[in-house]
This record gives sequence, C-alpha cells and structure tokens, in this order.
Amino acid sequence: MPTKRKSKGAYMISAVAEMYDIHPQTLRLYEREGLLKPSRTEGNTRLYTDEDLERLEFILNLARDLGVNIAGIAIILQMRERMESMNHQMQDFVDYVRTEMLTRMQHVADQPGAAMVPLRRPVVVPTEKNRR
Amino acid sequence: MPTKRKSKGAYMISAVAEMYDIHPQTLRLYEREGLLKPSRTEGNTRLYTDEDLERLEFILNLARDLGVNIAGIAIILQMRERMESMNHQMQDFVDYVRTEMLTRMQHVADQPGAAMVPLRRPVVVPTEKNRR
DNA sequence: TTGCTCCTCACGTCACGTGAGGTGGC
DNA sequence: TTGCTCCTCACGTCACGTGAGGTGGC
Repeated sequence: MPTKRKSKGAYMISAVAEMYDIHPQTLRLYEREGLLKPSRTEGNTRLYTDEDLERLEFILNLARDLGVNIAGIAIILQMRERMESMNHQMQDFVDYVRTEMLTRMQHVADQPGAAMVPLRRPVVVPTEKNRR
Repeated sequence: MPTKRKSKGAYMISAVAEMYDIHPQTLRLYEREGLLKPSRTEGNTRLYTDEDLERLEFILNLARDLGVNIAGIAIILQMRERMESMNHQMQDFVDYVRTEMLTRMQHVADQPGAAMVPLRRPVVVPTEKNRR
C-alpha cells in the first residue's frame, strides 16, 4: 500500500527518511548505486520529487519485502520501463487498428450490397491491472 | 556467448558443473531456491535437459556477470517470461490484423471504383533481437 | 547557535558460494 | 570396488545497511 502523497512537492532527505522509515545513509547509498537520481538545490542538498518517491517505493518493495539486491533492482527497474513502453506501443497499435478498421468497414458498407462485419468484442491488451 | 550444445540430451550434475565451471553444490542451491527444476531419474539423480541449461546460462549471466542475488534472479526470470508472452501476443495480434486487413481490402477492391489502400510498411514488433 | 545538510570510513550481519563428511545406487 | 550420486552442516567473503565523525550552508 503506497504512502499517501498527493501534493506536488520536493522533500529533503530527512523527511523522506522519516516517511519511509529508512536511514538517510541508505538513500545516499541508493543514489550512489544509480537507483535514484534526486535533483539538488544550489546548496547541493538533495530534493526528492513525487516521482522520486514513487520510484523509491518500488525499490523498497524489492529490497525489503523481496530481498533483491541493488544489482537486481537496477535490472528490474530497466525491465519495468521496457514493459511499460511495450504496453504503450501495444495500446497505440490497437487504437490505430481499431480506427483504421472502422474507417474501412465504413467504405465497405458504403458499397451497395456489401456485408457489414462487426468487431465482435474489443481486444484486451495485457497490463499490470487486468492480467490473469 | 552460450556454450555450444546442440544435442538433445540430459546431463548429470557433474557434467553440467564442468561445462559451466560451477560447483555442483551451487547447482543444488539454485534448485533449492527454485531457480532450476531439473528432472530426476528413478534413482533420484538430477538430469539437466537442454532447456534447463539454457535457463542456467541465463541465471549465470545474472549471477556472475551482473551480481544479481537469487531473489532478484527469481523475479527477473518471471518478468522475462511475461515479456516473452507479451511479445507472442503482440505478434499474434499483428498477424491477425494483417490477414484480416488484406481480406477486407480485397472486399473493397472487389467493389467497382473502390480505391486500393496498401499497408505502406510492415509493423515491427520489438523483440530482444531487433530493439533500438 | 541550532538543526539540518554534505561527505568518508568502518563495523555487524547475512546471503552466496564452496568444502567436508557421511550415505547409497549403478 | 570405483566413481558417481544424494544429503546436511559449516565456514569465508562480500554486499548492504547503519553508525560515527567531521564539514558547511540556510
């Protein structure tokens, strides 16, 4: 269950550490190992955005609950991004095909005596939410 | 570079250990941790098939070269399977759409005065081989 | 000044890999 | 018997997380 966090803000390291009950040094470690890349103030203080925190939640889930080490988390983060882009690509293609087919069916229907062939049911693209 | 291994055979643990320069105990460890599931003879001796060896190569690549621990490897193996099934699903859908469109275009073309609209180029589905 | 930040260094713990030791079947 | 297999137990090493210690800016 992700921590509630709706405001668009930026958090300093101690605030993040408190929110997720994590040692500030661990956050610095994750950054050094390339898992997180918070921005910095002019004074070189780390600032964690909501996007950083979402990523952090994902990392903590892997590290704490599943026992994955840093090397594994890095790879899993990459794979996650690839899967998301695959899903988007798939969705774009489905959308394209749907409109294209409707357009062509319209052409067919415009011809005298042409039969209408309906799409019987929408194509379901697998996502994190609807699988299985 | 995967070790050459074309014959359809089954290997005992010491043969596998030698092929991949890995300790037999490590192979037993990977099995205990659920990464590999070789079959057994009636006498309870492990038998590694070519499929097991392919999986083992993947595991060793993660463990040795990338430093991923066992928990991470388990998750990455799951994700790999999901990505492969997504690729297949995508490919099936592309194939379906291609034949379906050709069929309908044929219908359109059969009508007098109907315009032919070609598929300009084949849709490329991302796979491990052709990405980027 | 206070309370934060930054950094480096070092330690404790645990997972992973490996070895020893004893067993049993082809 | 030999050389393999099975198993459990135990140790060394290293990564991860945490703490201490000293610095500097708002």
